Amino acid sequence: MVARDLLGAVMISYLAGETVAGHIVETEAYLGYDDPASHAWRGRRHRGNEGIYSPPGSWYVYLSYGMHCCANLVCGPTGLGAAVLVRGLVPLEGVEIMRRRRAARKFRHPERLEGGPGRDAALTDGPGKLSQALGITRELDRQPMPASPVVVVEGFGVTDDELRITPRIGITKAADLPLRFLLASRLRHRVA
DNA sequence: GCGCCGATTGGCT
DNA sequence: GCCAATCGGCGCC
Repeated sequence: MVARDLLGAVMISYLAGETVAGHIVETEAYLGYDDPASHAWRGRRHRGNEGIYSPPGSWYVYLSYGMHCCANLVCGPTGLGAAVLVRGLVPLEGVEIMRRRRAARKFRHPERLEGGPGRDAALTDGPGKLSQALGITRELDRQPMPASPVVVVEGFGVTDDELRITPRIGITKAADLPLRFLLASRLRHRVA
């Protein structure tokens, strides 16, 4: 199960000439063709979702709610449309850079910076937020991960003990399937 | 062509 | 806890 394997891994971005990294602590699996919640449901195709059909190991980055980018790793056989959404990181390196990038796009009160003592996790605790902190845009869509400016490398091991599996959140279709994976040791406010 | 909705986030009641 | 921001896709006329 790839979504589970990504937990504890380190996601590193070299975008815009700056290095930022974080531990992956939350993922969700989208199964592709047979999954009503997947962008690849029943083989749907349009300009925005072509990336989900790229070869396993490619990035699929889509625009959410017209303003946020969300990063997925394609993981199934080519053409199936299976992918794992990275929903949460814990910042590891480049916190100052993440803070600057996040502040840059806060529309009303950009002066309210995230980060600071015990607040760094707020920089990357959602799929849109972590994409912003890492500098991820649709440019990354369809790129093979290992050769791209954003890579995932082995991190710490995850024991069954700290693994939590819950239904996916923020969706309406197939919302009952237990396909959300997270680390109990890094629980944040959203956790059900 | 038109209106509604979403794998989100931030701000304010 | 509710709602606006913002836009591409989709259903329907």
